[in-house]
Amino acid sequence: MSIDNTVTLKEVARLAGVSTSTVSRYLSGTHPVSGDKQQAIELSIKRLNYRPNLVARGLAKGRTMTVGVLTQEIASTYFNEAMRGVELALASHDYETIFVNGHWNKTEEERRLLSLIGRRVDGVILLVADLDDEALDRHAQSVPMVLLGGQSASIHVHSMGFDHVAGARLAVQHLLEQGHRRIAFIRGPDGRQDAEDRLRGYREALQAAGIDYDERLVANGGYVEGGGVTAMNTLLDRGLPFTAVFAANDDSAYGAILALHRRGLKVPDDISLVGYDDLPHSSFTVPPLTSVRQPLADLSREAANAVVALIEGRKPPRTAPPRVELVVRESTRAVPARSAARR
Amino acid sequence: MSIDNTVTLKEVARLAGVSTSTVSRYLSGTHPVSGDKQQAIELSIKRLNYRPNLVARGLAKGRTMTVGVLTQEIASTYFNEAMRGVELALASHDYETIFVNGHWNKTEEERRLLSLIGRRVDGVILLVADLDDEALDRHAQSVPMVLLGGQSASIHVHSMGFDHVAGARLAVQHLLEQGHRRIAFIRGPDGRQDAEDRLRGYREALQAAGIDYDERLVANGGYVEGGGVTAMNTLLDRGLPFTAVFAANDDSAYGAILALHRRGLKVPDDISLVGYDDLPHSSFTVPPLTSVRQPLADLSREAANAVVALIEGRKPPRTAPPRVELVVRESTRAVPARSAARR
DNA sequence: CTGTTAGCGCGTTCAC
DNA sequence: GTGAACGCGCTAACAG
Repeated sequence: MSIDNTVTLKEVARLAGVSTSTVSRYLSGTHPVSGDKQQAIELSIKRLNYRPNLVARGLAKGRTMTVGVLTQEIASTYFNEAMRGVELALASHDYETIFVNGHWNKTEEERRLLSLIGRRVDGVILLVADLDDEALDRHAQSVPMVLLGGQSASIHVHSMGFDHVAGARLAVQHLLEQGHRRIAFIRGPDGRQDAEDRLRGYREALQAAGIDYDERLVANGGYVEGGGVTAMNTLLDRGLPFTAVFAANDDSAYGAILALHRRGLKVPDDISLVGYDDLPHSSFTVPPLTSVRQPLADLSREAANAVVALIEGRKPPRTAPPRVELVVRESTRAVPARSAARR
Repeated sequence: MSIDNTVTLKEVARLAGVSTSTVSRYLSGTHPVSGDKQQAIELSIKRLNYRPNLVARGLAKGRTMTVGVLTQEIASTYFNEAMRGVELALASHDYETIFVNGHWNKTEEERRLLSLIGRRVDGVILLVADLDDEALDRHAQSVPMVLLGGQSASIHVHSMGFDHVAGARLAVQHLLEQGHRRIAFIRGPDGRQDAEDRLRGYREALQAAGIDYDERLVANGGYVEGGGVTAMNTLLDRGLPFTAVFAANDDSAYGAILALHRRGLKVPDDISLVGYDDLPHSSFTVPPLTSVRQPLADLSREAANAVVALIEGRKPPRTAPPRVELVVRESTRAVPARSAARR
């Protein structure tokens, strides 16, 4: 059952009665080829059903015309938009895209990165790296590398960070404008930079409004739905009043909605809720979720252009800092007269 | 900025004072190498920070030790479980996995498949192919191929279909057992085999219960959330009474919940709802969604084992047909005394 | 325009 | 055990 369908350039050339170089030149279009030979070659290719061996080509050219994208959880809607954007932009530069999983695991991530490098991809795009700066810097010396959604100190990696602090501030300000003063926060995992940034934005917005930070109003949702449930319950159990909740990402916000529902509390009638990331599903929750949106489509396109620039030896243009925005839907409303969250 | 970090086997050999063959043998472990040379080689590799060129190795060996996985929408939670399962099982066989997108588009899908083949992956796993049998058959002659979630007539492709008919029957039977008789159906896209199968299961279950099929109780949700909203509205607008809805997939079920909510109808108090696929999120909807679950983890493991078998020239074991199951959560309940869906 | 000659980096005979 | 030589399939530099 092993397949041996290996038609090579040489066979195509022989059938067409020309040399391999001529076929090669015809294929790449780098040099003109006489009309009659073109026809012969074309015919020969068709008859043999020839497909160039990209591995051999890669070896010979030293370039593979593919860039590797390292994501954390490949099947997560979080990066949906980003992955599409990258793939599309890369295709317009004639680069192919292959995806690999990091699984939020340093070891695994480095292994996959090394694999991409060993595979001689021409460039690498990291979608939110878990690796430390030292490792990034080391590997960035082996391959053009851009980091999307992070900030590396290494001068070798072109990083395009998101402004999570500003985004979080936006969310909290919205709540503040609605008259909320007691705003709880469901934070993301410890140690993750973006999680810390979003916490900081929360605190800054509070402070700017003259509200003291109260850590009893903060619980960890770990960025996942189950964590959102737990965090919401924790918050409620602590018995402190609050009229609004800011969840550090949409997934934990979904969990929060469910937890609230189980307690007979309604969003937004009893509690206002804001998420972060604006996942596609957030338009369809009950009620549709107000969320902070990052312009991932734009950013990923820029990331793609940046790797291509790096690959071609140019320096990627410094991009304007992405402007996050708040998508207001139906999970927030002005603070009710009688506060409902005393539990 | 172009990188030239190319340490080759030859340089490692020279530094170690041995021949390239010896280094190669040491690396592959195919032949014994004397102790002192081992050390020298090891040291040399470390000092030079050598990484084998997988492209060259692939050319020389004729195998790349990687299998390509073609999914439709890489960033969809639908295949989350399947992708993880495949990746894991493949890794245990020392194969790497690379993912590419088909985007539910025949042309794009074929292009990516050809790319994988050109890249000389050792095998290919198709996660629900959109391609027709003829194309599948043609390409399966170029590379070992297994199709997960579909049924190909080609003898060259090892296909592992899902039993959507049985799954749909399960869902409807559950509703029937709860006393529902007027059961609406939000179907999937026209022409997709799995969508037709699920429709058939719906009809069969109805028929077995002696209930006439009424096409006015069926609307197309296109497998997407927005479609679920529309379909639910259509159903409601038609004015026919029904007490339960079976949505052909979870995404459209999510949309249905929202549409119901907008009309002031509650799940499951007014309308019972069953989904299909059991996406991770279905545990966290309001209310948590009863859904049909396919054992994707098991299936994907088997798919991985099957490609490996094909690659190694063995014939993959015939696997027992996967048993779908119903995960009962909180979106269904016994039919209420007063039917609420007269709108 | 086109054929010939060299590699790309590595694995694998084949002799020793 | 180990080195030399050859080849994987293709591109590129060199002469026509």
